[in-house]
Amino acid sequence: MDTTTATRSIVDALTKAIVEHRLHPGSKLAEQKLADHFGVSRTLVRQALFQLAQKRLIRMEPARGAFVATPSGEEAKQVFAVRRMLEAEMTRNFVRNATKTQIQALQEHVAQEKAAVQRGDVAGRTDLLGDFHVRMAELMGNPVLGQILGELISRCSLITLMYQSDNAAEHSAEDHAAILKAIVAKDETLAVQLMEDHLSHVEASLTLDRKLPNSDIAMALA
Amino acid sequence: MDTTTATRSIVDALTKAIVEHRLHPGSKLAEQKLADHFGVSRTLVRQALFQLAQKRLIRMEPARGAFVATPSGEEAKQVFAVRRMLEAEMTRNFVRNATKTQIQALQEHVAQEKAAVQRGDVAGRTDLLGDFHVRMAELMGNPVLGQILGELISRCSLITLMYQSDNAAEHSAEDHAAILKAIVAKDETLAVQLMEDHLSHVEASLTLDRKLPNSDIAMALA
DNA sequence: TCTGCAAAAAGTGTATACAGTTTTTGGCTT
DNA sequence: AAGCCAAAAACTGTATACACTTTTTGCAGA
Repeated sequence: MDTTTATRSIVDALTKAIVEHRLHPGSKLAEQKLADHFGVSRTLVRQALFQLAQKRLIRMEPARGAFVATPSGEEAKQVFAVRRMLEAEMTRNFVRNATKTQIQALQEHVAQEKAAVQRGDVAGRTDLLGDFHVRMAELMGNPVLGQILGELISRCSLITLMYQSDNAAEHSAEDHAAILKAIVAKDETLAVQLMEDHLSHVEASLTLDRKLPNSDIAMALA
Repeated sequence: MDTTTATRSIVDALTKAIVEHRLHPGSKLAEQKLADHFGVSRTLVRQALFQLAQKRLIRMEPARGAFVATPSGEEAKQVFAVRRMLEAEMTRNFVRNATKTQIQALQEHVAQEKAAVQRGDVAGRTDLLGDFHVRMAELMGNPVLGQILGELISRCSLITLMYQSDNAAEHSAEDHAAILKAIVAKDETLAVQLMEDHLSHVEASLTLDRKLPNSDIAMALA
C-alpha cells in the first residue's frame, strides 16, 4: 500500500464522517484514538489531520489538538458567494457545451436524488445533493474546477448542519430538476438564474446570524 | 514554536522558491536534504511536502519522493478558466462595493508594479503582478475567495514558467492599470471585460500546446 | 460543600529507528 | 566499449521514543 493510499483512506473516512454528521462540529479528534481505530500509528493519522485542516473541515490548535471545524456565519456566506460565482459560469458553459450523454448522466443523477428523497434516505440524499454539483463540474472536463467545488461543497455540508433551521434541503432535488430542465431546453439565462437562485435558497434557509450556534456547547459536551 | 509555525515556514520557503523559479519544474525534493537545509527532522519536511502536494505545487510519487510539479497544458487551461470565472465576478463586485480607501490601496499597488517593471526587478515584478489579484480578493472582504485565488495564482506562476514563450508578462502591469481606471470610472461592464481579456492575454501568451515542454528533460538534469 | 493546587494522566510536537523500495555503483561478461 | 547484474548506497514509509504542554484527578484546607 503506497503512502498516499493509507493516509487517503483515513482522510476519506473522516471526511465522510464529518459530512454525514456522525462527527459533530467542535468534537475533539484525538490522534491516538483515531490511530487505534484505524489500526495505524499516529504518524498516518497526523498526515490525514493536516490534510483535513487544509480543506478546512477541521481546525488544529497548537498543543491542543484537532477539532471538527465550526465555520462562522461570515465564513458560510463567503463559501456560498464563491460557489455562486463558480457555478453560475459553470452552468452557462454546461448549457453551451454539454453533449446528450452528459445531460443524460445528470438526468439519471436527479432520478437517484428523487428516489433517495422518497425513501427517506437522509444520508444518501445529502450525498447525492452535493454530488450533483461536483458531477456537473466533472462532466465539463475541468477537474480543477471539480476539485475546488468539491471542497466548497464539503464545507457546505458542515455549514448546513450547524445552521440549518428547517429542512429546506428537501427542496433541493426539485431545484436540481428545474435547472436540468432549463439545460435541456438550452435556455442559458434561465439555467444560470435557477442555479443562482438555488444556491441563494439554500443559503437563505440557514440562520447564519445566530450567535455561535453551538460551538462552545458542542465542545463542552464532546 | 507551535507545530504549524515550523512547518509553515518550510512551506512558505519552498512555495517562494518554486514561484520565484529557483526550483525548476520536475526537480527532485529529497527529504533529508531539505531537512538538513532547514535544520529540522524529516518529519516536519514531510508535513510541508504533503501540504504543497495538496496545493498542487509539487507531486509525490509513491516510494519515489516529491518533485516540483509539471502542470500539463490541459491543467493550465483549466486553471485559467477557473480564474476567469472567479475574477470576472470579483471585479464586478469590486466596482459595485469598493470604497475609496480600497481603490486607493489598489492604485498604490499598481504604482509599485510600474516601479518594479521600470527598474527591471523581475522577481519583485512577478510577485506584485500576482499579488494584484490576491489583493483585490482580500479587499473584497472574502478571505475564502482570497485563499482559493491565491492558490490558483501560485499554480499560474509555475505554468507561466513552463510555457512562457515571450515575455508578455511585462504588459500585465499596463492591463492592471487599465482595469483600475475602469473601476475608478465605475464602469462595471468595461472593468469585467478588461479583467477577462487580461487573463486571456496571459493565457494566450503561453504555448500550452507544446508537447511535454521540459518535464523529462528537467528531471533528467535535476 | 466548594476552592485551590499539586501530582498524575493524557495528549501533542519533534526526532529517530527500522523495514522495504528505488537508485546508484562497480565490476563482469560479451 | 557497451550492456547487464548484483551489491551498496540512498531514500521513502511507518512506527516508536521522548520531551514538553495541557487536561484531569484527587486531596487538603477553608
